[in-house]
Amino acid sequence: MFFNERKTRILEAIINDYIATAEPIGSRTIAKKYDLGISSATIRNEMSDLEEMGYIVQPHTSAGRVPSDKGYRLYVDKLMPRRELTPEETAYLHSIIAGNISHVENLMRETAKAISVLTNYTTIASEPASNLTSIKHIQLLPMDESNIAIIIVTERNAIKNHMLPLDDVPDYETLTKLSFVLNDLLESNKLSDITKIEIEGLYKGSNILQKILDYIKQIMAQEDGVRVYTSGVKNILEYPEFSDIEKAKGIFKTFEEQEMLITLLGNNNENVQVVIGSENTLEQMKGCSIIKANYTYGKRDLGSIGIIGPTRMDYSQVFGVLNGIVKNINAVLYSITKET
Amino acid sequence: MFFNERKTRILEAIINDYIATAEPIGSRTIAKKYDLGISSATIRNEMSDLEEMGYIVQPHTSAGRVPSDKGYRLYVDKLMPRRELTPEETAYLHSIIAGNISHVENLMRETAKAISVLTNYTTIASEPASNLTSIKHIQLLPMDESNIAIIIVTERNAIKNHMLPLDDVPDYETLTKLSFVLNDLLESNKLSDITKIEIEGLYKGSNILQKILDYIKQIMAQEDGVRVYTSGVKNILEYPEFSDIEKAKGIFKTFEEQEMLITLLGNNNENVQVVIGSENTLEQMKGCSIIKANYTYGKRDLGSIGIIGPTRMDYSQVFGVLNGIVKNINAVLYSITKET
DNA sequence: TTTAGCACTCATTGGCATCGAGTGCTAACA
DNA sequence: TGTTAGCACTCGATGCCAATGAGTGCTAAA
Repeated sequence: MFFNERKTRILEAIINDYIATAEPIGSRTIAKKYDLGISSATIRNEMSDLEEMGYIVQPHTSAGRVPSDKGYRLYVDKLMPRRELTPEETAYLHSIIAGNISHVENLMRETAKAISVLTNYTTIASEPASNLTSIKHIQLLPMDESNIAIIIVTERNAIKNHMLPLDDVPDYETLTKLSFVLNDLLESNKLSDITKIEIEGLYKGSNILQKILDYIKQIMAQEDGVRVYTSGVKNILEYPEFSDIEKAKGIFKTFEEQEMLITLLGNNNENVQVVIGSENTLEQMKGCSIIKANYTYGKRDLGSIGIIGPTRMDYSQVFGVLNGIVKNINAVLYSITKET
Repeated sequence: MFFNERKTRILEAIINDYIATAEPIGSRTIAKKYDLGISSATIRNEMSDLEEMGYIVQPHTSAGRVPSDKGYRLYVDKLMPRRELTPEETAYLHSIIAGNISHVENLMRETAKAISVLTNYTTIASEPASNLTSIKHIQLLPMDESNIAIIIVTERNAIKNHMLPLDDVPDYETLTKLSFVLNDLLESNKLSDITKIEIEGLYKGSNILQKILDYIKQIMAQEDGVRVYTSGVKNILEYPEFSDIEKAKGIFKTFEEQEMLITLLGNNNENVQVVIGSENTLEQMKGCSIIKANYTYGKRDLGSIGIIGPTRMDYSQVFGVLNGIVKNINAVLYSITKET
């Protein structure tokens, strides 16, 4: 039993049909709908082989066949047409990116939203791991009579802001001077190495700097959390595989837990990556597939984006969209930067 | 036909039972479960009256009764027990607030999450309308070789950050000087009044300031959008009233649209406010109730919080939780500020 | 090797009887 | 005059059964 051209055609037919209809597909249907020049009986024999080889399965004796995860894997790796973005899709994404270039958070959020609209699946997007040990810049600002703001720019150009309550808030000029001191410290040392003694020497008599440094260290310790956004969560309910409320609940629960999403998005390499059904490590996601990629602008890490749907998802379309974005974003951002 | 004590008791029994079970409740059940000292036949008569008065309805002839929106309204306004927070709840909320005091966005997000956990309903929370026309402070920071960051602090102490691509990025010291100029302008004028001529005079030879001002104006024009967070969306699926996928879809769709959520949260006054079922203006929300309130810290507007559930929600509990938060947050925040 | 034919499987559908929770009404009772 | 027991009636829910039909595997002929 070997994998001939005819088997490939039949497997393709089954997968395409199943992606479109979510119904098990039988030999007669294939014979009628796809002009393969063979009878349903022959197709039956081939399907029997395909099942034995593990590419398709039968939900029950008297039903048609459904692709297995192994079948999808073959499809994704070998059979699936590699789509390019249509001009409309490109234009749409371009406009989204252009409208949000000034704000990375919005850019990620809106891109995710756009992908959900284009694909009708759920999109999750993460900020880059902020890793606050690599602080590039600190700025202090007065807020009100009892609070200052601490703005932190990381090496990866993420901007974080925090509030620190102080009994006695210095004015803007003083805070600016303090910011200079902090930034000087940053350039000469890793912030985590700075000892209390050094600070006393630098700015003696004041314990404000000390307080601020303690606070920043505290923030650094706490926050290596990455924020994850979801978009198009409602689309899940469009697919019959989740019409069972219990299954839907499992998915929704996962979508509300940051750590889960980070796990889902994790471990990306350069290219677009496809995780199919049972290949997922998370138990409740074994009925889903994820297509994900890192998202960069030049050397700058913008985060990761993943598109989640039922295993029966339109891999070709989604792969095309995500691949298009990853490949084109640099060009798009570059051209916009030059226009202005 | 008048509204006697007995009718009140029966209505209470129906509402309590229905909140707990989501099943229509009949006269015999009331007679058995609640010791009102009257027979089911008498209860039947009273129920017939209550129905005529519009406080309860009958889904179909041979079913028990279910509270109407009017019934819930009476319950919320007059009958419902006013719960205080339990010590455990207070402690839990206290810990959430304490852990996120430095960052308003996180504070709102985590408080919303905590409420969802406590109540098992969905919580939505909005930032205060930022209204960028009231800028209190502007700070420019260098980011990389082709971008600067513009940090804006509004009168209400919200912090916004945006990126501006520039061909030629000034260094930190120059940007600090520019920030001083901008803040001087802010103090003397409304930013929107500043004309090009004035700027030329202030900082002649450079068009960077011009670019920045244009950009800020552009941001001001765009962004009066308020961000809204949702939490506990999955809880919706716990309630049988949304086991119909189509209904659930409608709700989920609403939760993904910022404008809808803003509408839902809008028009709050000082106190905790309850909107019941058909009182909602949004068509798809007429099967839900919302309990909402503004959320302030001293004079500072932190945003709004709303809790959404089926009309058959536990008003007493939710009202208690939200009321507790609104009343206590100042005390909690104050005590924490003093501790540090 | 392919295909026509046939017996067999089994989820789905619709019809039907049954069940039971609940009602409204009436008549008797306190 | 208000309360209650009793009874006929309604109607959604449940369970059962037969019919349906899409699909299969196997066999034998082309």
